[in-house]
Amino acid sequence: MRSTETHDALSQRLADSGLRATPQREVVYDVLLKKRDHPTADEVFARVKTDLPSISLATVYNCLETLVQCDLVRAVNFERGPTRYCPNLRPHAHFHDEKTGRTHDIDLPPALIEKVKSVLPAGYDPTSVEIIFRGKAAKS
Amino acid sequence: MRSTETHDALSQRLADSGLRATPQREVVYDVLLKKRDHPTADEVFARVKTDLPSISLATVYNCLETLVQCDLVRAVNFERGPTRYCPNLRPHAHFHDEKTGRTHDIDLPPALIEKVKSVLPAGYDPTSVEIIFRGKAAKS
DNA sequence: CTTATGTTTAGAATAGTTCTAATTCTCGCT
DNA sequence: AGCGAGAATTAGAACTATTCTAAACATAAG
Repeated sequence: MRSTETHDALSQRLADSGLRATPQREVVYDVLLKKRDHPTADEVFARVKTDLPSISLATVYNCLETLVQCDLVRAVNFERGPTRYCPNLRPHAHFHDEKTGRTHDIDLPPALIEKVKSVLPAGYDPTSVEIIFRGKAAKS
Repeated sequence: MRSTETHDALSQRLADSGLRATPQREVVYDVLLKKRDHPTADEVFARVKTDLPSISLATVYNCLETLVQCDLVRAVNFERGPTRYCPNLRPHAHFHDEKTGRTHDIDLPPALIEKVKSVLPAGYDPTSVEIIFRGKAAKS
């Protein structure tokens, strides 16, 4: 099920940071890649358990945090809801459907990101821009 | 200290929603207007207590929620940190300074907001767009 | 005045996450 | 193969921000 490329990407990134590729980290990452519906830590926990029934929730949190640190995964927050995780590495915004609660990725052209950054007064030096839409999404 | 206009704006908005202008709500709103540094509920609680020493934290949460419902105040969230409150009603983004932890308002021209919305595929109908910058802000 | 409704309050409860300290694993060395 | 050091995992306790609960209080309308 797991492709060699993504598996290698994972161990590569981990190695770059002096970390090990453990079964827990691999399965957590696979789960995110397999169903890209912005799951919460609890949801990841539930999915990972089918492969690794003895994993603990703390480990899921640890693995997710590690993947975020390695820039393989993005953490997304809406209001005060639980953090959601997203393996999409392309620059993108999130559309939060208020009816269904689902989150959709919206690709952002580099030119738009530049345009948005250009509203900043002199002296502001952004390392990241996050854009969140809320409303009613296409049925998709 | 409190201007009659903002006081009236408050009671007007509350009345529109069938709510009452209580001392607690007035003081909470005044506190937000007086120091616009995006305080947390705890910070608002501390400030309000100098005027109203017997107010409870639950009431501060209630009042803040009421003000948000009446569109007099915006709630802002960064990652998993505590919600911050902002009485700036103009369309604006937030710049979160990672060094100082401070939040700066960045006015957004309507044309930019439109431009950003225009990246949405057909069928997406946004009721709001939120933009958050992170990085190093001007000393200001 | 009295009633109905809105509001405040203290404290308990909750959700999501992080911490702690003990255990287990794995790599590099012999 | 065996051993020690550091890395990773684990269960459960602890923590933080927030919401809930139920009782007390205030107030506008009749």
